[in-house]
Amino acid sequence: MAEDGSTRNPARRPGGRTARVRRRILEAATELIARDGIGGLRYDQVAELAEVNKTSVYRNWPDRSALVADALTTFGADVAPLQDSGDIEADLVDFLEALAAATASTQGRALLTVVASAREDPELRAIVDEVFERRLSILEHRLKTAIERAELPPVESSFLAEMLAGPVQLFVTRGPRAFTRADAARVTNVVLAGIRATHGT
Amino acid sequence: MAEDGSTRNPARRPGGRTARVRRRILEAATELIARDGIGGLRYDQVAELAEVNKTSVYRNWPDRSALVADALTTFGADVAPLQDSGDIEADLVDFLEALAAATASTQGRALLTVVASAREDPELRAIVDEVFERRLSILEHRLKTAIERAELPPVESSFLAEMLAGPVQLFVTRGPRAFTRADAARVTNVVLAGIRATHGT
DNA sequence: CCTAAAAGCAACGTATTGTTGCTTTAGATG
DNA sequence: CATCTAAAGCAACAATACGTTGCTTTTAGG
Repeated sequence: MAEDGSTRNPARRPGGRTARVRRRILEAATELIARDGIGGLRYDQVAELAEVNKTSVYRNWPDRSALVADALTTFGADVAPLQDSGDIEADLVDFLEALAAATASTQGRALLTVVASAREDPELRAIVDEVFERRLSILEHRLKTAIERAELPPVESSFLAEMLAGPVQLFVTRGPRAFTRADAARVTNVVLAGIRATHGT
Repeated sequence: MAEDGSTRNPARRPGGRTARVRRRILEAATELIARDGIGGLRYDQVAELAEVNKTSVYRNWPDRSALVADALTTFGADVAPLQDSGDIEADLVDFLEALAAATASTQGRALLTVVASAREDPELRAIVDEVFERRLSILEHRLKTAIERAELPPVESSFLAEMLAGPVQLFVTRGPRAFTRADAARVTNVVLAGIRATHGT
């Protein structure tokens, strides 16, 4: 990997304008993916929505999949790590609320649009998997300590994750109104009660 | 609505070949929608996959939304009406199994791909809503009788539907393996136990 | 075994997509 | 604050994909 002649690095400059342009392009791309899916993503439209010349889009992302990947991951704060207040139920309610917000966000919607296409595109699949994995591991970690403290019976955490996240996701994508904290509490209540009733204690 | 002059109906013929061609086109369209979403649907590709000349596609469905609508609804047996065996739990397990199958089917996947885009297209939204409504009403009907028999505490059926269908949907779309009857039973157990524990009885 | 509805075929115009050379703008460095 | 140049904008272009049309061939229906 010999450095090429021009290693003088005269002025790489990801400052000000460039950053702004990149950011707007990624925002626009995310929004369009959320709306039209990957197949419907048009560079032209991205440029227009971003209020940027299309050349900038083409030159920065010569291939689509890179653009999609960046759009899906860049704003990826996603769901914040689950706090440990000592009360698993309260913490889960917080988590579900955050999860609902993340799912309803432009980026979250874009992600869901892409899930289907990801089935056959390994590159894409990796990206999608990563986000979901991260959400799951946040949840798993907190559940583990709850189980250790016997707040919960021992239970497969991926199963619990599905039971909690499934209704949230369905509600957010299909529901007529916004997902509220009360909704989060209701889901959490039922699932925890159900788990305790069926898995002893 | 006056009939137009040519009501002689000399020989409309939706028999043999025509039916075959229509069917293959709709199958192909469904599959492509499942993969690429609506935005990515190309008449060209539909024709190729259906092994049919693209003219046939264009002439039968001059506009996209009609094609999409037909693709999404034609094979729409979807989920069968819920049996009433007298045991609500057993019946729900059956239902979830059927729901999982419907969701995993090509048509089910196509439907999910479209949900996001349906947010801004009223025509599309109507189609999607209809399928989900139908599923929900099948469930609601059976739940009502269960509640009357005091097999279940009175509970908002749309909430229960989310609690049951959410995990199924999440599992089917994201899970690594197929959704089994045991999975259906597990979900049903937990939700019913949770409902009973939190809503009295 | 006719008749004509509907499918296939091939060629076409047009819009859209992606590319390139040049000009302009504005961070970075001293 | 002057200068330098990376990177954005612009405009004109080629390649391709999209959708259309006229004609020929197939085949269901009577």
